[in-house]
Amino acid sequence: MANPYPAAVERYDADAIERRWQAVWAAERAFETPNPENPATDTRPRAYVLEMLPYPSGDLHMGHVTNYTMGDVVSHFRRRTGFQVLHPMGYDSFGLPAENAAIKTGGKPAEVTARNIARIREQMLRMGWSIDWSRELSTSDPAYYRWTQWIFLRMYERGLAYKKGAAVKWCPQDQTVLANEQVVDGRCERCGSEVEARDLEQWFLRITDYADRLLDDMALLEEWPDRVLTMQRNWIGRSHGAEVQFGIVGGDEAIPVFTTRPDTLFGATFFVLAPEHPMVGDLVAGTAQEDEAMEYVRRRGAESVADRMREDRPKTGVDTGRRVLNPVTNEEIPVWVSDYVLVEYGTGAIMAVPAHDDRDHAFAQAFGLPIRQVVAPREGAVDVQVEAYVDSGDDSVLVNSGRFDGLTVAEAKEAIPAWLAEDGRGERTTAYRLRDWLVSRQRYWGAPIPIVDCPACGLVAVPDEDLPVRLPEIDDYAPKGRSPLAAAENWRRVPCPSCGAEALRETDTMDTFVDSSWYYLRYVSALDDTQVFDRGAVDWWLPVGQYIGGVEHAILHLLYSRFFTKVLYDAGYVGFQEPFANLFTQGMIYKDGAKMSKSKGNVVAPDEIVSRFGADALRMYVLFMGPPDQDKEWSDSGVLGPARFLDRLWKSVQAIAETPGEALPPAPADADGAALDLLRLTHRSTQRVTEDIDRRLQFNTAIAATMELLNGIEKARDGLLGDAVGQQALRHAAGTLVCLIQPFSPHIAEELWERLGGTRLWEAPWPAVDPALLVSDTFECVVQVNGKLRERVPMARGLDQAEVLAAAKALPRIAELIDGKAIVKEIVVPDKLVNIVVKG
RNA sequence: GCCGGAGUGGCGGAACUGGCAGACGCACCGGACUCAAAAUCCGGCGUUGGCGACAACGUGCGGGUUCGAUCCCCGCCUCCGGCACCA
Repeated sequence: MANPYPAAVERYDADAIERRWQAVWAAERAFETPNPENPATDTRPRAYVLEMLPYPSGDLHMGHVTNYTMGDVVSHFRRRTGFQVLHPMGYDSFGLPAENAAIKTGGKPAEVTARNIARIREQMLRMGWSIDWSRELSTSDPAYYRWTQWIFLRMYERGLAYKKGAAVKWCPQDQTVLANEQVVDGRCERCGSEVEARDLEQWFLRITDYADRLLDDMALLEEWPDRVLTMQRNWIGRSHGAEVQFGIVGGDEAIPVFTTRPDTLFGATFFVLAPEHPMVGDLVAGTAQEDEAMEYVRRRGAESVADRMREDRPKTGVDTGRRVLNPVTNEEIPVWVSDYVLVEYGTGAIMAVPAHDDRDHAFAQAFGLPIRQVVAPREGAVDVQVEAYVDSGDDSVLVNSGRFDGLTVAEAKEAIPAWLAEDGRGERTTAYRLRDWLVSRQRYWGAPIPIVDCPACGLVAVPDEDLPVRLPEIDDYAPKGRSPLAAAENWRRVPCPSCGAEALRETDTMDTFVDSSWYYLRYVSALDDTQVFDRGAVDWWLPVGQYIGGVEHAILHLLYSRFFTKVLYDAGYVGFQEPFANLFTQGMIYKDGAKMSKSKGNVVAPDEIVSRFGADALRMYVLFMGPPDQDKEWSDSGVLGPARFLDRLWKSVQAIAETPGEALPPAPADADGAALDLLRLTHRSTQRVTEDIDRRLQFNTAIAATMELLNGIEKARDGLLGDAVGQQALRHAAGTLVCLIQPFSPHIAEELWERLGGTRLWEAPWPAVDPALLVSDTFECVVQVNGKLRERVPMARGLDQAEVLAAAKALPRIAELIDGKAIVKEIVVPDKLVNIVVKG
């Protein structure tokens, strides 16, 4: 690849300076923050700043660099504005890549993982992030997964973890089942293989019990991005409606359906079961349609998940020949089987109202079924034979619906279920798109599920004191359709914890998303081997004050973590219901218009940039590229901007450091002219940087403000070096600038601070803004005529409107423009602008 | 189809509450330094017209509100992300 950088850039010695300060920070344990001794009475301000923990895949990539640098800026800023800061780091180290690498190279997943962690940790240290390394954790460490298992058992006790047979999604490539959340467009989110449906006994977590709270508590998440909340809302998919019973003609049973449109019940002209509906077999048994119907069911079952999810597939189906009774019209309507009804949603059966549902309409047209209108617009007419009429509000009324005729749709949605409920024909209910979370995996490198299967007692929890259930040492990690743990016979055979008889361990391991659903709690007590975490400390630090990570985790990780926190709250282990008070989702970094990836060959390695320009320049550039929440395009030449800035900073501050004085002397009170201008610029810049970090997380504009300050210092420098006041003003400006860039580029800031005469900038207070230096006594008044900018003129602040207007009209150019014309209106915005509206 | 976000110079972007559009940086152009180049420093840089002061136009498109709109409202277009046979 061609070198995109100039051959000889004049540089300060970034490598030496950065390594020097990294050694100082490590030696002084600069960023370790102990838990409070008395959390109950400790009122110190605190900030838990957390970035999503990395999967240690080997090399740090630009996404990590951006993510952790953003968190680091916030951490430094909080530390220097008087907060106790918790800023830990760990590794999401269970998972398939390490296992697959071990299979390929013949090593052990634990060894591969240890190597990768060592490597990524070294790269993190080289970036100079201010992490409390004393709290470092790995989810694959038995000291950690012991507590993952412990939490699983708490869920099991509460009935929130259960095992059942179900049609599940199976990835043939990875040889394991997947959670619904891990299937994207019918494919495995990890490897892209088309997933298959399989009937298997699997472990689930009952996240659906929390669907309402996961939705309703979003009100507490004011500082979360809308898009993330929307994605979670869509994913949970709560629909209010009614469950209605349809009695089988010639039988005693009824089949329930779920509908969001009980108002259209009078228009239900047929009935449809999902092919997998458990009653299909019984219904058709012995009828003329039995063979045809069962053949249809078999064919659907053989289809891939991806095929069934294909959009715009034509409607297919079979008439069972059986009939059910429409509970409001008492008409007999035919029961069909069709794959446009999904077994896993609602009740797996629907009432079909072709006049008012597009899908039912298409089905009715394909099979010549009757279409009956029961809703009409208040004004005008629609032809439901041609197209379904869908309106669910107040603009339509019921027709052909007996005593409900004339009600609005909204009214009928209340009235009809209430009427049905009187004699048990139906009731109001709610349906969700969310399914329970399938957590068992048929792979080796994960936390073993701490359950023993006893022939006498059934499923028995491993006692807490026997945790962790450690992964056994085995030779063959290759997936074979069952967990590799099943081959570890000696490990697997254990006495039943309950009765002592010979029993077998569960051999599936947990989804790695279980590991990462609670790690933010463990940092509080990372080294504690007596409890999962300390209740007092966890309530002191959490909820996380600022969580930062990629939007790709909007549903999986963030929803699961919210679920875990609520479960732990209910069980009395934590005192808060939401884990992350503020969430910030960073944009992705692209190169040549595409996501960086090895296969595309467009990866820019952080290492290369660090060795060429230093960690400080890279840190600054990833933040300077653009708004932190938006996607950004990497530019090889763009990184030169911050690199040059740091070079100029180095030279300028060194020159000023040669004058006598403190690292950050107060602003000289008797400054005027250029010195006063510089002081004002300094305080304006401080104000902007402070607000941009604190209030807006707008690091790109904060950095721009520091660049403007340096430009101002360089312009003023030669003129101010001559006298004492000028030198003090320069030192004040330079010291402030070094303070302001410290969160972004801490190494060079520390070095320059020392050369200016300071020590330990990371502990120095954040520079204060002097309000008196934010304003000057004059301002540049903008003068408009008819809204068009015509003049700019300096004016004293605080003049009254008449004075400002008179001054504006006295300007020769303005006088000329309004001469001989009628003044229609005059607007004066105090200390800002004048607009004179004329006519003629 | 539904939901969310975005559209500003050659490029990344700024303009925070309706008040100077283009901060800051990249690229580019000119100059200084140099035997020369790189680096560095100084200057220029939305488009069109003008030697120039300046003028007209300009924030995806079309309307509207307003003294004044990148910002608010209505109607479109395009792009990105999520959900989607969810009854």
